[in-house]
Amino acid sequence: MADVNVSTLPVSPKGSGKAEDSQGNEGIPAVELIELLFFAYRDFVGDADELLAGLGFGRAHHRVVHFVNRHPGMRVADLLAVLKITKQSLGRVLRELIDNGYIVQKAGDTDRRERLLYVAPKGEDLARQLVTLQTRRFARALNECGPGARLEARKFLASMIDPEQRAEVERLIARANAKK
Amino acid sequence: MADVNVSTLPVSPKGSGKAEDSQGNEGIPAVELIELLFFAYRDFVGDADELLAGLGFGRAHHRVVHFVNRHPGMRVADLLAVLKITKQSLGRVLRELIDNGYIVQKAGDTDRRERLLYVAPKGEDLARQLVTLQTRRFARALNECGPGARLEARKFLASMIDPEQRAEVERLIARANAKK
DNA sequence: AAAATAAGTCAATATGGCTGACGTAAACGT
DNA sequence: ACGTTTACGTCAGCCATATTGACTTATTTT
Repeated sequence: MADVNVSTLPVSPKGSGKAEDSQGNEGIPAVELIELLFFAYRDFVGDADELLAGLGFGRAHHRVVHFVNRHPGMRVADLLAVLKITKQSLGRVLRELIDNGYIVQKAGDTDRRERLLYVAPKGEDLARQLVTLQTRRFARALNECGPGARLEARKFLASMIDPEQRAEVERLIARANAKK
Repeated sequence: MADVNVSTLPVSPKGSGKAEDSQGNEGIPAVELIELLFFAYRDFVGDADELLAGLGFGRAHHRVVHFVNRHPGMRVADLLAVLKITKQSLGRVLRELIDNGYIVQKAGDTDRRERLLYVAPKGEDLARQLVTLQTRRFARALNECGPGARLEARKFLASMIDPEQRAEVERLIARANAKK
């Protein structure tokens, strides 16, 4: 059942990676981290992909449902800024979610041009299922890593974000977490 | 210049996330980690995307060049297994890389049906540039996290991989690291 | 000689991005 | 009050990357 028959793969050549290996690396070359992040992320999104495929949805739908659930009443423009995609790309996905009863829109109170986005019960349920799946993976992984790993992981992940955008992301998260 | 005007986003509703918050979480709800991983990965691949776009390549080309560079002489079937895409999907990307002189093929010694894959100098150079970019991001992030973070990050990332596939990935990495 | 394997290819399809151009409604500014 | 800007939506077309299924060629295995 092995996906990769490692035994048939050749080993690396000549002196690649030498210069880096004996520095303040704790013996872990960056290329390992790069590859682990690649595989980790693939499995991470894979959890959700299966569930979504059963509904005829893709990752784009996932992201929309997730962020609308986290920020009920957000404007379309905010969603575009968070996802960093174009209005046209969002359009199709959003319409599918609305047509199928996962997301609802409501005109803004003070500015009636705005279409504020909310999850319908169906959408809230989907968002919850998706978060549960991915929470499970984090829980298992962090449990394996021992105490303190959660805080370490949080710091690490935040540090991987572009410095110029990190504050923005932190504010986004803080705002979503703020219970009324 | 802000991408997201956070000040306009509404806060979260009612009692979401309550149950989880006061457990062995170190005060960090999983949904934060989920979002941070999303943003971190986006920036992580974004580094490479820019460089690749200038060459008319995409992420698919990146993955091929990376793994062929790490495992010179690997077979097409091995590459398919690592990337978990179909032969047809790989086909176009591989042909473009070969046509443009980034990858070369050589018939296998013992089995001449096999087309062993190698990076040409151009491909090795590209792979090196890409690894350098992403290494820089890891170095910056881990430096911010303090001593020991590299080892912690390695453990964490490996733990995020599906348990059934982790050994396989570790073997893949070990084999690539093995200097001849 | 027949079957299995490694690789490549053709055709059709889906998803999820993109740009450019427009349209409509509502708010804002002078 | 009029003109401009903003928020959103949509049409049309394009591109990159993935999919499935069917088939060919060369080579190895049985």
